[in-house]
Amino acid sequence: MTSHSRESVVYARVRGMEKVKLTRRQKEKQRQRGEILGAAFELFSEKGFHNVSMHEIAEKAEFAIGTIYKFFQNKEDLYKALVLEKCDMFEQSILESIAEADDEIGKLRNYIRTKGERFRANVRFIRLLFAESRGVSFNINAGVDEEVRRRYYRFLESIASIFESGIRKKIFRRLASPYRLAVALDSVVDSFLLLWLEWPESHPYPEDPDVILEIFLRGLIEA
Amino acid sequence: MTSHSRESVVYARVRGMEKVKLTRRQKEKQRQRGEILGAAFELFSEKGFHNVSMHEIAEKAEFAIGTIYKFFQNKEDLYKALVLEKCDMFEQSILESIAEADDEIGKLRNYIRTKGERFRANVRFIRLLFAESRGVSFNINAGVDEEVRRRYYRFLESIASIFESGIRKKIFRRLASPYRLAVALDSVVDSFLLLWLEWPESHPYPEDPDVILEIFLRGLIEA
Amino acid sequence: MTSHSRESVVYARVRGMEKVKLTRRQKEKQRQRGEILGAAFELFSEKGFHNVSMHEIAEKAEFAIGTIYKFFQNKEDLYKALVLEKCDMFEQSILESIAEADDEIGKLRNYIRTKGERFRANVRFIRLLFAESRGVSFNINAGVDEEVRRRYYRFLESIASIFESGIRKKIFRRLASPYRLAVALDSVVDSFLLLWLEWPESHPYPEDPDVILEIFLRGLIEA
Amino acid sequence: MTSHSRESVVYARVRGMEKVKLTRRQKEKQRQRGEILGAAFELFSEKGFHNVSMHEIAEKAEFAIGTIYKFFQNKEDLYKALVLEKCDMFEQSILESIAEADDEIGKLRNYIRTKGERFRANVRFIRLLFAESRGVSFNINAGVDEEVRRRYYRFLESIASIFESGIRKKIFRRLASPYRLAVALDSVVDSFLLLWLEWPESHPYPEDPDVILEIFLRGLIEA
DNA sequence: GATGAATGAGGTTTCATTCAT
DNA sequence: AATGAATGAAACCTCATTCAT
Repeated sequence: MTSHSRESVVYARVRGMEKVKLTRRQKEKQRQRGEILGAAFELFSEKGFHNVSMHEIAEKAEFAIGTIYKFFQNKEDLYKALVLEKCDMFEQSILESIAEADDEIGKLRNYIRTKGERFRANVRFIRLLFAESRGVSFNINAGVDEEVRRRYYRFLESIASIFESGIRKKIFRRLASPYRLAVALDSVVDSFLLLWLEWPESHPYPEDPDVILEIFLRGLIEA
Repeated sequence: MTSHSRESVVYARVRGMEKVKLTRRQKEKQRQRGEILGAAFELFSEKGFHNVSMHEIAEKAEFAIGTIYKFFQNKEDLYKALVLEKCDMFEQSILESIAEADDEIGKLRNYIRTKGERFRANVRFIRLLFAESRGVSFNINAGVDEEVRRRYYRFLESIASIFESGIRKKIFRRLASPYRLAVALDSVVDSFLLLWLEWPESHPYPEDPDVILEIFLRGLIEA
Repeated sequence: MTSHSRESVVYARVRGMEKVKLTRRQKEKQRQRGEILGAAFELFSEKGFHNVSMHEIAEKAEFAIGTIYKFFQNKEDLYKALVLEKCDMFEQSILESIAEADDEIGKLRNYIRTKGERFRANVRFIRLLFAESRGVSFNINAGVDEEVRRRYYRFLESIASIFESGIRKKIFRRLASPYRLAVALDSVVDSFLLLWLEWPESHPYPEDPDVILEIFLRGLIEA
Repeated sequence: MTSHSRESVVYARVRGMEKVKLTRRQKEKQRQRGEILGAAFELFSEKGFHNVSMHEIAEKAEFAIGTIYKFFQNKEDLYKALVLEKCDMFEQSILESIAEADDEIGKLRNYIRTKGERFRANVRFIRLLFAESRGVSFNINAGVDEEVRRRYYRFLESIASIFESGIRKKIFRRLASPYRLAVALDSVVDSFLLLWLEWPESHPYPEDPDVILEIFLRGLIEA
């Protein structure tokens, strides 16, 4: 029996999806990291990057300030990790849902439905990402910004490829480049989500994705 | 002779559009205020709210720091005034352009064209407004405070009323509520602007507003 | 009368020795700067660079911490200004005393006497310069170090030139290069000062500079 | 069998020079202590006391931080041990070299030669000792704590006793007390070493110790 | 009215040291 | 005995704001 054998092991998904053994210590570390990120998330999403101090985060996470710095090099690093991790989850679940449908319209429907779900289930994150609550905080770091944007545009390519294949199959008209169509559709989805965010009661996000899709599919013009 | 009597008067447009008499002193004040806002704008739009100090603004505006505080209660107040003023100008020119067309489709065309023009002529302001959300699946109103959002939604009502009248005249199908259509169209316009912002070369904003309108008017579905 | 005319003026020596007008405000500034340097000096010389905090200095100087930073960019800057200013004074008075004598031996006598005087009158500074009192502080900053060393070696050239002229006049034997002789003499002077520093009672610094000079002038060897 | 009985024994010199039995465990401890001191030395001499963290030392020594604290009470303690140990070695080798000569001038020659050798072979240690005072009109003992200074002055007594015996034998004139002569000679040696340290090319330390000794022995005065 | 010197709370981050494992 | 995760005091420095001149 090696000296490692006494440590229980668990499995965790990581990057490439392979399962990886984690010693108990590593598992504990992950748990702590998660707690820090959780506390930071709540604070950042409520008050914005610049209005949260590392001391606040430490206190909320119930760790000493020094411990926070064991896990993250600095405040920006912590913020970045937080945002990118959430982004990954977000993207992942939408991509999975797209993959579940076979035809183009089905994929678009799934995309609209799942994006709506994830969005509404992660309003705090959305706020964190797009609206530092005081309305006066930005330019935190071109680095975070840059990376998030990069990922977003990459994600849009997945949507674009749906339009592309749809156009190839003559299902869709080529009103604009597939990428532009993707950007436009995503914008419209966002517009519905924004309305819901502002007035959830009077402007609910439609249960039926076709309500949104229609705009794209049929056009406004009568007959 | 009172201290007022020596002051010449000028007229200025203010909020409600009525003409208001301004003594020379008041006029001078307005000029100074404008210079402060101008300096603040350049700095904020370049570095972001939190990365600009009041001293920097004072220096750039060539006023003493105390003078800045004579005009604006605090930093946030200055920022807010800046944003709202720019918003007003933005809104004004778009509304005027809409008014110039007679029919609904003409109004939409003008809206799309003018918003594009104003946007591209005020990229710095846009960046200021979009903050880090720029390009990230979001709309122009993200990242700014309550008041800006309020005005934005009020502005959308002007667009909505175009759809409303178009629907009444049976020009448009009622695919969604006029307000939703307005939000959606604005989102699509934004998406084109964002693409232009990110890759001005490969994704120029279309000269012809119909390129954008088509998506709404005709729909994607073939025949 | 200009707007300046109401401010009384004083004169101050600066770098090049010319007299310069100082407005009352500038004079006040100088006084404050001096007080900060004074407080910093007392603390640094007692506890060493690394064992003194800016807050301590601010408190001792009876200024707000921010005010300190108005005068000095950072802690190192303050330290550097302190050391270099003292160095200047030190060097100045020794050079002046050297200039007062006409012949080489007289100059050396004056140097030995004045260096002893200045040293003993500025023990705190000496400690600050050479012995961070806890004995474990150094490498504060290559910058300060470097500059002080540079000045010191430049100063030694003044001593060297005395030896050089003495050798030319055949007053001295050329036992080593004038510069080396200067370094050596200075070292011996330092050695007497160190002894005094350690045991002022039993090893006083000699009133008569010849006690030190003899070692160089006559040599140890009997007849 | 007790846990002690299995341990082989070795002998080690310690302070008082008596041989002492060391169990294997104790020997191992000594080795570890030495490794820590070695790592600490490299770091301290390169970056200075305040710019080296205990973690760095632990890492370089390949021990856990806690282990360092098993050997040394705190950072200062470690630093002190380091310096005193090096001092001991330094002193030892010079004293031995002095003992090898029979007459006073021979002893002084050996002292000058060996000090130069040891100094140049241990520049890092010297820098550690000189701290920022290096090259600045001061002596080897500046900048270190009480204990080092105590030892240094004790060491000088060994040199003083050479002068004393030389004076008794009428080889030397009593230009000053033997102790002062010792301090002065050591200062001059230091001055040559400092010059070498600063400009090794143009100011090499003389191979022939008489170059330095001459200054003391013959004096500067012609004939 | 205008100025800008002065303030000091509060920010991020480091690091010597402890102690449960 | 050895480890190294956790601690948290304390460091340096910034900057929004005030108020005496």
